[in-house]
Amino acid sequence: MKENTLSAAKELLGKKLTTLVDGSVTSGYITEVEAYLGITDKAAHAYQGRRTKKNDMMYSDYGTIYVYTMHGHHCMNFITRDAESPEGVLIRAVEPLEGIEVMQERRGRMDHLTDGPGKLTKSLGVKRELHNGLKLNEGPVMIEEGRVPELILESKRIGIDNKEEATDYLYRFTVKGNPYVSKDRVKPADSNGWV
DNA sequence: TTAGCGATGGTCT
DNA sequence: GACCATCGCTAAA
Repeated sequence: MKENTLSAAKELLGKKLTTLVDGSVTSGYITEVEAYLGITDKAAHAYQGRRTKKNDMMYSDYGTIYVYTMHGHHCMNFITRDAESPEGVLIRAVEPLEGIEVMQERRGRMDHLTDGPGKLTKSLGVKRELHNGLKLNEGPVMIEEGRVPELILESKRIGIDNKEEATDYLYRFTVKGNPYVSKDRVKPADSNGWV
């Protein structure tokens, strides 16, 4: 299955993401994602076809989970294309739904459980050694229909400051009015931005 | 409310 | 030894 990565990123907003780790189920609705367009995107790990042990999973098939570590945190991506086009979508934030007590235990705090790429992986129990290279819906990580965003905002990607023209690409998508996003929080809507 | 900055650890050169 | 698609505390306004 081929996909346009930017479309795939927007379609992921509102999807219900569920993990089963250590016997505990945790889930949330996706509220923030970023697209990385591989070979032509200077901010992407696979820019110009760059391929290393770390980013090898980007060259895998649609629906593959790519987990990498950064500053001691784990970040989770969903691969959207294939070996010819190493593109993917970074999951940056979710709205907690099930297993909130487990998330609080894993995080060691009561709030800000999933409003950042490193935070949500810790709350959901996602680890590189456990999940890198697995397929969605064929293991402990599942995606299903969830809610529908009332309005999707486009903005610059976070942490991309020195990548020339790629710095200004509007490849970050958030649910307007949802408080569970990593930056640029606006006044929360009554419905958290869902229809 | 925002800006600055140190801790952090695995991968890459 | 350098590089980072981060986090969370602190200080200042």
